[in-house]
Amino acid sequence: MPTIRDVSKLAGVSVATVSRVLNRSGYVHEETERKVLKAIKELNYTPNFVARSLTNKKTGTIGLMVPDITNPFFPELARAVEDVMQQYGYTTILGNSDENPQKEKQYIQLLKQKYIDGVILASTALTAEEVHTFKVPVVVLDRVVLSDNIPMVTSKNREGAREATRFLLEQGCRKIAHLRGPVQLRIADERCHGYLDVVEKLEWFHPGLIVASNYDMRQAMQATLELLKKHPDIDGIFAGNDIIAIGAMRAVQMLGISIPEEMAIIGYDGITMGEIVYPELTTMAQPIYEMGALAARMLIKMIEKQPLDTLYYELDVQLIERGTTRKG
Amino acid sequence: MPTIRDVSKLAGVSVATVSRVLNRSGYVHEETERKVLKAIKELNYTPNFVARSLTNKKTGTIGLMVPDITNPFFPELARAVEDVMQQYGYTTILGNSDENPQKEKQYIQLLKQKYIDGVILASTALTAEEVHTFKVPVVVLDRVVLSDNIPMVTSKNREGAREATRFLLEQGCRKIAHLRGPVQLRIADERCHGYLDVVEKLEWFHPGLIVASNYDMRQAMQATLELLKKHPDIDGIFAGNDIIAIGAMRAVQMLGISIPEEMAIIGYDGITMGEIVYPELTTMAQPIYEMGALAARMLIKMIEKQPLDTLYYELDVQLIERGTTRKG
DNA sequence: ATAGTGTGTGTAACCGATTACATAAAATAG
DNA sequence: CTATTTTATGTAATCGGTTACACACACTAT
Repeated sequence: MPTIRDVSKLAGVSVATVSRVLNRSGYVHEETERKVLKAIKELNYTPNFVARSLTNKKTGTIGLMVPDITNPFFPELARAVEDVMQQYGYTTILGNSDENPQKEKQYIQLLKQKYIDGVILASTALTAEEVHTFKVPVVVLDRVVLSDNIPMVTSKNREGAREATRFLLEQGCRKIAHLRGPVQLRIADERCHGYLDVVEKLEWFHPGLIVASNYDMRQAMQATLELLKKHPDIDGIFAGNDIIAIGAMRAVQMLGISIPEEMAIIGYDGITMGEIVYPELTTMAQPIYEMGALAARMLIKMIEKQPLDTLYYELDVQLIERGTTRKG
Repeated sequence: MPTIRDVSKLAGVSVATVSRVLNRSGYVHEETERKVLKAIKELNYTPNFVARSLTNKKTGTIGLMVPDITNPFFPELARAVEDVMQQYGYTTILGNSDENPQKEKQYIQLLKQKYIDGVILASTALTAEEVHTFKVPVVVLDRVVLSDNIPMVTSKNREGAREATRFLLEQGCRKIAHLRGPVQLRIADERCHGYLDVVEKLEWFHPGLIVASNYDMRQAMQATLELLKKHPDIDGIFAGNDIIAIGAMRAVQMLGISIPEEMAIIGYDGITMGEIVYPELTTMAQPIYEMGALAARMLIKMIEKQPLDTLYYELDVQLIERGTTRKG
């Protein structure tokens, strides 16, 4: 691999001049530039990013932390992030945290040693203070961290949850349960609040209609079976996400209850899997790709010290009516 | 961020000694080591990987190239690779190639400039020569490159395809079609060959029973509709992968043909989505996680210049009988 | 004619590590 | 007791870039 010194020798100039040509910085005579470019081409020279990073303190690499890329929500997000990053010449390091704060912190520590330029956290059990100690640009994605100055991209979780619940009511549901996501998760709380906003005051409501589950199909299935044993008169389920919704569908179908005639189900997220099940899953779709792309663009701005016009983005969600709820 | 010089000053030794302590290389007096370790702790020093990489020519970073992380086969593979890499202290850069050789080459060029230690290609339209020009350790995963010395991990595609086809015959299928994967893909060819091995000599066989489709559900659906219009007497479908199989299921169900009574379907890969559809998809499962993990371990060995005991791994596949084929 | 500005280029320090080489003290051998 | 080996440490070059600073020359302004 040729170095900048090889180029400078061949072109008969100093390394500084070559560097100037490379970075279009400072003055370079047109003819000199031609000579340098010729030498570069001749040697098939490409600058060494590592050496560059050492002075720059920039590596053109960012970290993307997800709980588990295997969870169908995250591939699309990752794809969006990677697409944007690639477009801007950045490279994306993927990390699975399993929601383990310890693992997450270690990972970010490692990335910092590698001079990562920034991090997108689509997974966090971390507190705001912990995030601040990273001293690296961070954007939090699809999570909420209790803090006033960590940039964030989410969707209108509470509002979406309200809409979803209201939709079930409009469908004629008389008793709607909520299979919420894990208790430690803020967005699961938000969605739960949205549900409560709508049903709390209704005479049939009862806190026992809210059950927590992990974002895992089998567990959601189990939770649904138990829920329906206790409350057989439930005729609508708002699930905290699509995975849970699919688990619920399974349980409901196992019990011989027909969807959507006897039981309406609505999910949240809008992952592709919802189109694979039968009946197809009605869901409150988040603009997943858009969220990832937006977070990526924000991070790049932060890295390049451009001002952010908005610190928090709450994107709109959209109801997608499919087979697990009745028409109009 | 403190540097090695800060540490050396505080400990009252030279940077060389600190480096020796850090790397456990050369001689260091026990007491000196204690002083150094104390200084390191006191300053909360962590070595700068970029600087290290500049001399080492090792970054502890590898590239993982997939066609599209959004395709449900790849997250599990990526997870396996990342798990192993993390375990060994490596970091994984994710790249989506969209099967575009141009994009792929550019990406790898970029990664080389960043002193990547190795690459796992789970996506390649590249030729062996092109791969060789990378001059970086490469392991090819779930792909076949025409060459004798590029390490590779796949499953027994041809054999698995034979088994899958035979299984449909045993189920009593009288006319089995094959919805194969894209024509430029070697593994799709392999699976097609396996199918042919079994059915070629049978009186009902006809080349028109083989139809190519992309690994895309909608397209597979379309292809299936057309196929069944031409050959309404097909009663078994061997799909080139699970996505295609699911697309086929959709088409078949749309036509009001019952699965598995009137039509048996078997997929290939064993992705989680197969358990989500109804009926659940019978499939020839590849040990996806194991393949990813194995490829990762191979790459690490190559990077660390340990000898590989085997250059090519062809892992066993396993028939998973579920609802899209009849019992026994 | 002199000062001041803009253009063009080179020298060498620097980023933060690793390591070849030199040197010296301590331990062991003969 | 000297010769050799082992242990212990430091100095400075190196990896491959960037960039502050110095210097020289060509213009323009006074």
